[in-house]
Amino acid sequence: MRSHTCGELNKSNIGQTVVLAGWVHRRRDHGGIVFVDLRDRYGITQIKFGMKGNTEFLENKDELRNEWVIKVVGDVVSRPENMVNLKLKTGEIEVEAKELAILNKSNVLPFEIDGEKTGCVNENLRLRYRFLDLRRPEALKMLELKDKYIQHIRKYFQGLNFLEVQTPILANSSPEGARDFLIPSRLHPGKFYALPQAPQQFKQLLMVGGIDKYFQIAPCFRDEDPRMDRHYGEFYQLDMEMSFVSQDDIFAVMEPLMVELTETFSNKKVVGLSSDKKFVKIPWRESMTRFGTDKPDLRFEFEMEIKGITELVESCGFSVFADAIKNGGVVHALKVHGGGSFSRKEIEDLSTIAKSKGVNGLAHIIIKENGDLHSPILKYLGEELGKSIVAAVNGDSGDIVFFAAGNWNPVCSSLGAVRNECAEKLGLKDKTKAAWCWIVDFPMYSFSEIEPNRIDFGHNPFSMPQGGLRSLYDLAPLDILAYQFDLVLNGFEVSSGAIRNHDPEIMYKAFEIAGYSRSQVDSKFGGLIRAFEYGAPPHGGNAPGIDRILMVLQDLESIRDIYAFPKDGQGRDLMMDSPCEVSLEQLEEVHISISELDNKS
RNA sequence: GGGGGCGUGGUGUAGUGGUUUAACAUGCGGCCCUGUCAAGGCCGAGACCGCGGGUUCGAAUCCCGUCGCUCCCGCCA
Repeated sequence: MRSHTCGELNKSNIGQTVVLAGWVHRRRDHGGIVFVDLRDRYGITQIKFGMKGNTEFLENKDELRNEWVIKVVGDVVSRPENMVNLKLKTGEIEVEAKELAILNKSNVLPFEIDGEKTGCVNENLRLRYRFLDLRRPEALKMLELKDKYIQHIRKYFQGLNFLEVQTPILANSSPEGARDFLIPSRLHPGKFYALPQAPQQFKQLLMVGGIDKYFQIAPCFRDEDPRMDRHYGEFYQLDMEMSFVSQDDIFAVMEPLMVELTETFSNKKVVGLSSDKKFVKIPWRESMTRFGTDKPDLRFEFEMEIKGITELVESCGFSVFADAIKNGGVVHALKVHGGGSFSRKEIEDLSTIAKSKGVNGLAHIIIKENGDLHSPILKYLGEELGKSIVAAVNGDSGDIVFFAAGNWNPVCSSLGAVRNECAEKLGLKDKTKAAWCWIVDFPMYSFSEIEPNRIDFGHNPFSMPQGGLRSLYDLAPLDILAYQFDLVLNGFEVSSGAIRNHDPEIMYKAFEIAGYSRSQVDSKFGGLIRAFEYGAPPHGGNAPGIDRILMVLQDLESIRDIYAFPKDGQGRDLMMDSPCEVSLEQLEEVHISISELDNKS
């Protein structure tokens, strides 16, 4: 239909007769002469209508409107020297139209595709007309970028002799983790498939099957509320697993790829590598203490750091601190470099953030420019203790030091949230930096958040406990660490992985500690356990969320911008109108009846 | 489930300490124009200011309720 695209004609084509097809991007009507910018995926070419001798199609050209699809036959001619448009790849030439065919007209657009003219259009409107939204150059750029990104990842793993294997989409409901999407079975009344939250069990079974290097760009389905970095319902993981490896072997495969992706798909520089050029590894407990989170943003590692000062203030005159410690709690201090200028309102807001994470309040000391300390709690602490606290956190004039007291966990996460907010305020989230790190040594168990004092898995029940079976017997559950790790980029958790537990005996014992009987384990994970009884190799792997990584690398406001057809903030597809009701017949076929709807229309 | 923010022509915004013909840009329709490239000029249509109620002589503006959108917390082994 077309001889060329709209992005390729140049001086060397002058004199040729060409056929172009595309969308009317803009029309400039000068009466006797009409210019049309014809657009396709490859670029824009200026079409010139109405020069003398070519009048038989004038009727058509006058009715052309934005976003109509047309085909033009014409001659490539050079533009007058002073009319060259350097902004276009094709700006040295134009096509003098001889024939015009209108292939499809367009209604008046619900919003302007030409983003230069108005600001950012309401996202829901854009999503309803996503096919128009995709015509925006930024959308095209994103799709192209993502295509290259996926290719890069595939090439990397293929180069290392990994095998890409596809795993089932109709899988089983998993008892742990996020809410499942359920699929009713027609052939088996009352039974359900579930969409996989991750191919976790399948990839471990592949290891047992002898596929010692597996990867997959795998769709994962979880029915949890969306966030800016969490797309509703479905997202993609670079799922990988290897046999006969240690944690460091996995890191050695992942790190070069992450560096390549950073360098190829962002304008960021990788910062903060350890002396051997590898990503720093921070034990979970240390990360919680120093940064107040298990996904620390290390772009401002030194501007603000948290220190335990429990011993310093153990017997101080400030009862909030002293009592907290007496009750088995801790006191941590966060120094914020340059935070001395925070207003009273700002400090109050930070205190609200801290309280939302479970502490009763947020004390502070301001270090004035002349070195004087300013604080409502100084009269209880005394000048001398105040000074030694400030010294302990390397406080300098112009800084502010925040304090939280109470149980270790809320103290850590409160100051972590305050640290994050201060970094935002002080502009420390430097977009030119990519700070990668591994968080390692996650605890195998923690107290359940639902039932107090019940021991539950901290992270992933399939992880190998450090020290194996012996530590399950010898150590207190809360002291057992797992070969479990996360990958973190600029404060975002972008991957989770582990050396797996491939030994049925250790598996049963590990579950027993979390309160699961042997038969419960058999009924929930029978397939996997059975496989481990037939020569399972030691194995481990991880699964980076590739959409989230690209979002962080590209500094996007929302992970929705990464997808061609994203769900909206409430999990709907506004263009396809899903989810939607189905017919009674369809429901009966899968043996489902709707009991009642809360809000009848 | 809880908290914050927003809702004004098709689109993006202004107006929000009470008195306006509800403004601007862009888009849309018409006319003029042979060198533009975010073309330009003239004319025109288009919003009962999300919805309902209240306070007032008077409400886009203040109050209450409601709906919608959005971000955050809970949740995401």
